[in-house]
Amino acid sequence: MPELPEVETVRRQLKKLVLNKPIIGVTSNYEKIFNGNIKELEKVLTNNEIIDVERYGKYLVFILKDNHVLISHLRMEGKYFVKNEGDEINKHEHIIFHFNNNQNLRYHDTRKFGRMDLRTKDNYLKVDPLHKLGSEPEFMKEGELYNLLNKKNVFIKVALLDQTIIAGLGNIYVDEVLFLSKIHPNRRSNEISLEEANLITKNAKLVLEKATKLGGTTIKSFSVGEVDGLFQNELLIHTKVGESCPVCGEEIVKIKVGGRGTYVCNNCQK
DNA sequence: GCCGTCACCTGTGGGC
DNA sequence: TGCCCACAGGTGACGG
Repeated sequence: MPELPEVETVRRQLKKLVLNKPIIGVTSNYEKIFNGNIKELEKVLTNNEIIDVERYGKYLVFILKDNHVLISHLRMEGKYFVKNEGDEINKHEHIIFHFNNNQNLRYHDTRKFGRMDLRTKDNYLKVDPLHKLGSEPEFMKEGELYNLLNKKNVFIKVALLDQTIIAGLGNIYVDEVLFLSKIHPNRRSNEISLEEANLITKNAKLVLEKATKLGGTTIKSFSVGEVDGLFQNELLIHTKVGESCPVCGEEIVKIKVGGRGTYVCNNCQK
């Protein structure tokens, strides 16, 4: 589901709702969400507190009061809700953090794709899964993307979805970035010029910034509580099959690239 | 080691 | 209406 702007929106909401509240227990009804023994998660979190929430690419990181961090990836449909103890448990609420104030933080995931990892503060950025992450567009240096794209021979769309190359983009924003950059998603990554790579970086930064300001994109839903993003109103190409290209008027078509639904203007994007 | 495909899950919407 | 199939905002495993 969520790409960088959505995860950032969730992070900001969580920071308002869950910091510095003693956790008195954790319950789970689908243990595969946690990579490891759920008993260990329960043991570490009990009598602990979340003191900060960070984000790296699409990963959320709960910084705990002791020496641990809990890394959470929402994948396609993960969501967090804060509810009261005793509120009915939805069948898609898989991990529940019980606070001592009668509130819960509940991890909800319809498709059960999301994953959590426990790491320690001394090295969590240097080990799996965060150590492989590429730079976010905001922090990319001139020429950095070009050098990485040149080492690969895949569709440019596939390369931009690869979080080890560039962190934060997903299917929606890659379509938007390639449209703004006038680059066809079927181009090979190692045929992208330095100028084009820099343009992609610049547009990725712009799109992510704007989407984050608007609270992300809500096509189906994502939320902490019921916060919806507004960027879907700003989409230029993604989901617009059959509509006219906002630049040239040509019909927008939907194709498959790397198995992903991809929206493209064949006239503008070369 | 690189690249393409499929599996992981459940829900929804379109076509018949 | 009901059934079946394709598809959904992500990633990792596997095989060629």
